[in-house]
Amino acid sequence: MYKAVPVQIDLPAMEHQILDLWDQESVFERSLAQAEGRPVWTFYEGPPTANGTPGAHHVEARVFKDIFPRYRTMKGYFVPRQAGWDCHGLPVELAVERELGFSGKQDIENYGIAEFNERCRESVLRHVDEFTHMSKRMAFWVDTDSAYWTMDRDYIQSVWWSLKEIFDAGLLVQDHRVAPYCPRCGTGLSDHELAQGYETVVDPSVYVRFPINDGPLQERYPSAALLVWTTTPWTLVSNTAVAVRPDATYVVVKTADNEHLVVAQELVSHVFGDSDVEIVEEFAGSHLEHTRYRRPFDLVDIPDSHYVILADYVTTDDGTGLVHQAPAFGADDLASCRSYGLPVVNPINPDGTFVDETPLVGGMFFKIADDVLVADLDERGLLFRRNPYEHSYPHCWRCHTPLLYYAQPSWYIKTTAVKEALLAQNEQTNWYPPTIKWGRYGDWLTNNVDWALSRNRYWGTPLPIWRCEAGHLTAIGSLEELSSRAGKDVDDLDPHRPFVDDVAIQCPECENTANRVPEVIDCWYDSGAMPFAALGYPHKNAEEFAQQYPADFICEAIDQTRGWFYSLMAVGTLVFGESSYKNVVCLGHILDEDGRKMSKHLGNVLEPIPLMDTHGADAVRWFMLASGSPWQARRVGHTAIADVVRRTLLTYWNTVSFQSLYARTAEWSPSTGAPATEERPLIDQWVLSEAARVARDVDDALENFDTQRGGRILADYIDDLSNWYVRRSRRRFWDGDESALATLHEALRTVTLCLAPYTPFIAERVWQDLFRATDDQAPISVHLASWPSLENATINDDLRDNMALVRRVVELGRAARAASSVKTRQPLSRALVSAPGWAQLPDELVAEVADELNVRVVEVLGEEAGLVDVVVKPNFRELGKRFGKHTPVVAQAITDVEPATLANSVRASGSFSLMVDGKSEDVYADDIIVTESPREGWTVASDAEESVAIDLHIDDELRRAGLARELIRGIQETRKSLGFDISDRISLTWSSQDSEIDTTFAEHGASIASEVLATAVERRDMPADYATVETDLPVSVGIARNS
RNA sequence: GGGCCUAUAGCUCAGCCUGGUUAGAGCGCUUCCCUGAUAAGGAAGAGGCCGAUGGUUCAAGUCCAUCUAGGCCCA
Repeated sequence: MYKAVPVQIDLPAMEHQILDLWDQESVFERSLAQAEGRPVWTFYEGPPTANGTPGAHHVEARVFKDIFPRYRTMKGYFVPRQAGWDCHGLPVELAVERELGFSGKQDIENYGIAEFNERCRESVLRHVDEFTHMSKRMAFWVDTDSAYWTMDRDYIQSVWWSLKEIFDAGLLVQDHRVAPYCPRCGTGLSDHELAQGYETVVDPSVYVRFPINDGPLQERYPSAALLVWTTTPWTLVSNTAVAVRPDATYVVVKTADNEHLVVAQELVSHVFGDSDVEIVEEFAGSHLEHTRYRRPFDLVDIPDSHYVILADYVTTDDGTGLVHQAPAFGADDLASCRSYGLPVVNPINPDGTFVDETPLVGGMFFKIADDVLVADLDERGLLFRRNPYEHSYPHCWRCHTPLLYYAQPSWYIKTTAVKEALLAQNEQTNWYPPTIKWGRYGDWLTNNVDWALSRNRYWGTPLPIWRCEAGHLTAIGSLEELSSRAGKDVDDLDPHRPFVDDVAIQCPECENTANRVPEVIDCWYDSGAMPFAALGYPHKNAEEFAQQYPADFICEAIDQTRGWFYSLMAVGTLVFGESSYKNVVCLGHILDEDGRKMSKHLGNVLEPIPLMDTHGADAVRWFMLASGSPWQARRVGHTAIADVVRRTLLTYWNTVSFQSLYARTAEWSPSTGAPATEERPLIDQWVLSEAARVARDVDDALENFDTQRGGRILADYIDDLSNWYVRRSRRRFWDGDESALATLHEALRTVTLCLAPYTPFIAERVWQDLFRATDDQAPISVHLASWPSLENATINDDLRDNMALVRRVVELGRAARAASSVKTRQPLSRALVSAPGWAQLPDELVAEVADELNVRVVEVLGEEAGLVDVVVKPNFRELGKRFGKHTPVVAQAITDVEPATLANSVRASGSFSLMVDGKSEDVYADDIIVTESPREGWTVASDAEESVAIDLHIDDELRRAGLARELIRGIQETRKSLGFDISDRISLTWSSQDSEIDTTFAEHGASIASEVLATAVERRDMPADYATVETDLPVSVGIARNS
């Protein structure tokens, strides 16, 4: 027997019970153990940075990371699911700095690196618990016991090994370059970090006069100046040169004030607008080369410079076409100034302030200096114009300090050397959605630049390179190797700073002492190394690694295109020559109800745990998986999630509760037995055929990572099941019909299995109450069961089409009834139907229509009835194919013909001849849409091709049948409000002066009694202990529960 | 400055690939119906210049171009 399933359910409370059940029975562990030895389907968990509390976006990614492993497990794969934690990096350091109230690197050095790193380690451990708790609550099944930690000794050794491989291949090099640099954090940023931190800011944009010092231009126009545009006035202090485009045309402009200024010709109107200017001379940019000018500031010493140079990268799209050059602060500037042998002078300290000796701005933070410098230019008459300029400028992705581009020594991985390989790997990767592959991600790869790997920081994987006094470099791939080179056992060393810094080795080339370089590495490299480092490969687990590389599936949100998606593919390609994943699901972001980003700042963050404890984790999961497109940015809010619960989860639950109620009442269980499927009513065959279709189609959808399509299929079927199958079959359930009970049992089994990966809690509850309770052989959890088999199922398309027709006709019939003033409860004699295919419909299905519409018979609406109006419409789709531009004329001709004549002729002979513009044209059945509808005395509803008419004439016999229905309904209502059990028997009394009521009881008394489970029906005054049944009829009815 | 995405009912979104004359659903609102599982269900109503302009076509929400607005990504 089933367990009793309550009608109402508290979803969050139920979920907590299920969590306990999974714990007690170790269901997750069993699901892994049971699958061992099966084909492996690999999933990599992208490690969350454990430096803060998890948010709704973490739930989103984790729902998708959970459903596919569950689904694949049901399909017979072994899916190892190792959790992981991203431990290193600036985010963690910054959090600790905040806790300690630090304001920069000097504070850390004073505090002590060992102590500081210890605090970082503690911080990571603290936050991991919150993630574990959330994962558990949402049923994200991942193995946290064997989790990898990027700060573990074994993990770091694997990373070292891979860096050594890259070093040995000559792809890990040190170089001096201009790179984005955060002055607060004191470190350079990689390009993918840079990508995360653009913010829109308003900077001063200034047009500055650089007076010309010598040359022919100065001779012709003594006051002439170059007009230079920049949005970074602070770099003007370091001005070294001015670059022009050699092949662009430049002009000397004479202004209304008699001033002579040099700008690019294309930008004259941009710069001077409508003001009255005169072009007095024009020439190619190359003519300006070596023109000397007076620099805007004389604050730092920059020898042998300050003249015009040529550079192809200069554009005439914006500004003045003359670009100020400060080689320490721009990659392009550095390259072009180097080619002229110009010096690189940098008056900015690593903390972002001007060096103290600088007049005017010494000690000032570079951004703050803008205002002072611009004011000074203005005072000295060099400022031509100043505009606020809104643009996006890179900021540190964590501390929001504006970055500066800064020349500094840095370690790089030459990813540009493997660019072709990366593109080839991307070619073989399946992206969901596919647009990312050649769009966002493909573009990124195509514009690949070398990976700036080193960080001048503390809490990270130390770069495993040792350098001797002679400059020889040695890469170390493990602590064991370090021990042998150091000549002492350091196997148990904490490989972090500062301990590893203290280990010196003997240079293998010159036998001098070599010390480790000071840098740590980008933590994105840590995460990109996880496919092998998580297993400690190659120092151990070689077999597991071979089995689990590359991954079949990874999933993160779209912001990871330049983050983990890239670091994984890049590290895999560099180290193994092969990307580490085959399929990647790339999710859109989660927004709040008003479409804004969620941020603490706006106070619109949805906390995952309270969200799940309000609506249930299943509801949140279903929303993420099936509501809206996962690829698109989506709005999440309480109303949207509550809607999901009501529409889908509760409908499913109610159907389950219904099945349990009547099966228990009938003492039915699956072993009771039932007729073979093909001997059951057609509606049973239909619902089982559709269940098989659902299992097949959801399988296909999930195979293709399309949770939305699968979800829609399941939601539609749950609606069909509840609002058509159960609705139509209720009476059979009351009677304990074995076919009906067995059919719904089987249909629910399929739905429950298909729902299991989506909504693991409610599916488990149902599995326990219905399926486990009635089958000793059933797996102890739905998550140990297999995907529904289609082996013995038939998918019947004709039956589907027929049922669809039945439901469309019922819909029209309901509309027709509603349009009349006759209540649905009143039986009517007949309905007439005109619909293509209706005549071939099995009687059994016609009977469904009759019953649903409460009419005695349903017949074909034929012409012989003599009541038919015919409307004929042209079918443009068909006509258009044949008549092209003549379509409207033919269509008009069709409309002009008397409709009945046309329809009859086409029905009888298959065609009709039409005169169009004096030409005869044949019209066939496909060319027209015929709608038939009856005339007076009927209530009618029609759509394009189908119509239903209902005879409104009510005779005495029908009226009394209606009265009986009215009585039954009233009595049932009373039973319900008195709280009787559905199987309670009652006694009934009635009394009336009305002769029609007499006749009604005479004719229908027995059926009334059986409908309401009355064992006695007596005509007498109502006893005092009976309850009154409220009706609008001239009768007094009382009922009482039998004792 | 470049690339991508989005624009359809008060709100959230289908439909567009593959053009066809009554543009759908859910939520919300009004009226009615049904109820022996339902916190449900059904019918009707109000509510749409399908972002704008131009083009292709017999025919455009759908195809093409341009523009506008919003979002994301990059420089």
